[in-house]
Amino acid sequence: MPARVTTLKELAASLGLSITTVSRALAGHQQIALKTRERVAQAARQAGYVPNTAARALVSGRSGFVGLVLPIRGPNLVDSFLGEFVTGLGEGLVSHGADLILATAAQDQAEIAVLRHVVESGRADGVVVTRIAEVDERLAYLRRRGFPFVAHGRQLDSDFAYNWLDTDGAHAFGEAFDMLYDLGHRHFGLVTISEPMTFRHLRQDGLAAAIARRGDPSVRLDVATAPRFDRGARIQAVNRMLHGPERPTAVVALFDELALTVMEEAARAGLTVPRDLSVIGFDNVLASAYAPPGLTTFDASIRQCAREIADMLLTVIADRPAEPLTRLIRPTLVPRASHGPAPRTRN
Amino acid sequence: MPARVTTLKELAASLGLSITTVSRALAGHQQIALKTRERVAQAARQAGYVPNTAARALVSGRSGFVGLVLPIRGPNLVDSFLGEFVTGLGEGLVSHGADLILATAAQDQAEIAVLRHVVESGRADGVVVTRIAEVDERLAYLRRRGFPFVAHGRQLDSDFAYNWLDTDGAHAFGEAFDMLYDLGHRHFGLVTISEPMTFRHLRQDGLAAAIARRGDPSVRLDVATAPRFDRGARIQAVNRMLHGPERPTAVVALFDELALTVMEEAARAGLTVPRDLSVIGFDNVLASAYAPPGLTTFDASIRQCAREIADMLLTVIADRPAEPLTRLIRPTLVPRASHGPAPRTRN
DNA sequence: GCAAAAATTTAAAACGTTTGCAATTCCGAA
DNA sequence: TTCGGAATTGCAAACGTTTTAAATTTTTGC
Repeated sequence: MPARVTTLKELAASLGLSITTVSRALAGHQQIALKTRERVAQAARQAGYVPNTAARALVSGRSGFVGLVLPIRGPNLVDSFLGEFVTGLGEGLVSHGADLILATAAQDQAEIAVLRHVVESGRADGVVVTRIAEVDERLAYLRRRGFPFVAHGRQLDSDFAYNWLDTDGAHAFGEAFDMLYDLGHRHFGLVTISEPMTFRHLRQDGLAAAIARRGDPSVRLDVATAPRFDRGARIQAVNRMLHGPERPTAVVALFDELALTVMEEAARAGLTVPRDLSVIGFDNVLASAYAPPGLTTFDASIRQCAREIADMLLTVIADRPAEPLTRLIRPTLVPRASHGPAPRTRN
Repeated sequence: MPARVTTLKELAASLGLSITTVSRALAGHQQIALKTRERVAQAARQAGYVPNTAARALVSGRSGFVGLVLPIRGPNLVDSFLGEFVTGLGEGLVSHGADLILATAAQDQAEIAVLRHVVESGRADGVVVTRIAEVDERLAYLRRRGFPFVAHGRQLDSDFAYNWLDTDGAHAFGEAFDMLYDLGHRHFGLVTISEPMTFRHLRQDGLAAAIARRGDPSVRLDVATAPRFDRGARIQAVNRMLHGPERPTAVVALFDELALTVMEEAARAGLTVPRDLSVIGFDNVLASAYAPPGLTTFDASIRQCAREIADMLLTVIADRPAEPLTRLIRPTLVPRASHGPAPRTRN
């Protein structure tokens, strides 16, 4: 391996040129003679020259990084999409030569403090924020700072515009209802969470809208609510729904983990899915394919979304478009075996 | 919100001090009067001053980042532990004020090229490398460069020492064998992959060693091998094993995805797990809890391992210890319902 | 063959921080 | 007061790059 040249100064010296010329040649400036540019490029390649990131960032004011504050959910709980999400981001960034910074909040530290630090230390040229709450202080902060960002998800009734990409949960839940209605179901259950997340709101609205659209007064909807991360409470809520005086014939869950709980509790109660009960989830987590009889759900193609988010963010960083960029992605139905015709007789 | 001060110069000016003094005061140097230090700290906090990362990195030669080259497996395949792994790394790094850089290899780009770039551009002070092959050029490169790194996994018969943390797969597979043997099993199956990964080697060795240790000549072991990512070939290999003249009563799979395939194919063949066939996996992926009847497997607590890897790496970066750091982590058995006593009669 | 224009190259400043060394201030002792 | 030394503060260089403005070389037109 040839001796590595670490700085522009060394490279320039070895070529008998000035630092300026070498810098410009590597950047491909037209004003440098083509012959020189080629000579420099060749020498740089051969010497294994790689420009120093810090120096470049210092003078240009751009770090070439995009930031993501790691969403940590709990000591034993990791965001199930994190892997797909960062992979998608990485894929989207790499074609533009950008890299991803993952900043983590310490235990006692608020996520927004980490975000602040990332933004204000110049570590990143832009950030992506995930898991948007109905009213999210992070978005307000970023907007105030005028810092480039793209949100994965939306605020509710935002009083300002911003760049976002979201999954069309409302449409999916409407689609789920329509499918189940056409299979004869009239008594529905909805398993949801108590936290104020926008996606909860939108999905529920989508379901309600579909019901209203149908205009059938015989349609009935029961709702079971539990805190997002409280497994015990969730099981209780599901069981209240399954063992009420009249049981829904079809249950729609806000996301797969809730749907899997429904299937487990249904099995425990001696119910057969989908003969006695149809269940539909949302997210298409790995387990939904393996949990018997196979959960019908929606796939939001997180990786692809993340790739688009990366593209959007790089556009925002480079062009600062006047109009905010927004994308609504329609999730695809993954039909498996947990849904079917409504049972003939109520028990 | 008060006007934000972005540079040391501004902060110094507002205090009527020199840049030097302010810099030293913030760094907590004793030579600066205590009163001054407090005054500066107070002003910095109030003004929301955050030092510029690039400038600091340039002068100190340290970026404060740790690098990870994103392991991308394929267009639709994401390393299932990636989320846990980066979360653990983040947790380990945050207490030392370090952040994580995720660099991604473009489609046609070798992972080592990305690694090179990360190392040589000064983006990171150290890197962690995962999925170590039996002979891994990345380790050789990093060693040649004298660049701080910690490997998650080991080379086979390495001719140099380095820092690593690995899961004790050999021990786990021995434990699995002993447990199954004590349940009466004598005819074993091993489902494995054809790729030269160290973990394959070690786990197989652990199994073989346990068999030898037992010294029972009636023990028999069938091996089914398929390429790691070829689902079709995997299913074929499993079926050959299940439909051979004599079928094993217990199957140990190199990792959960293989074990789940075994369970699926066993169900398809009308076999009941664990009555007719015991199955044990490795990894404890989410689906292993949901796949009926629940897969007995081993948990390597990836997140905790990643946290330790972060600690190790930070130690290596700071202290450059003469002796390499190594940690062997024993995975814990997660007993579920896919293993049981050997069937009385062979069919 | 010469001046002007075009093409190419370079010197020097700047980015925001840390740090070796020098300068200043402060204090008590003479 | 004045001096010495300790305590405190500040100047200026350095890190490796990009960029403005200027200098140099080459080419062109007559």
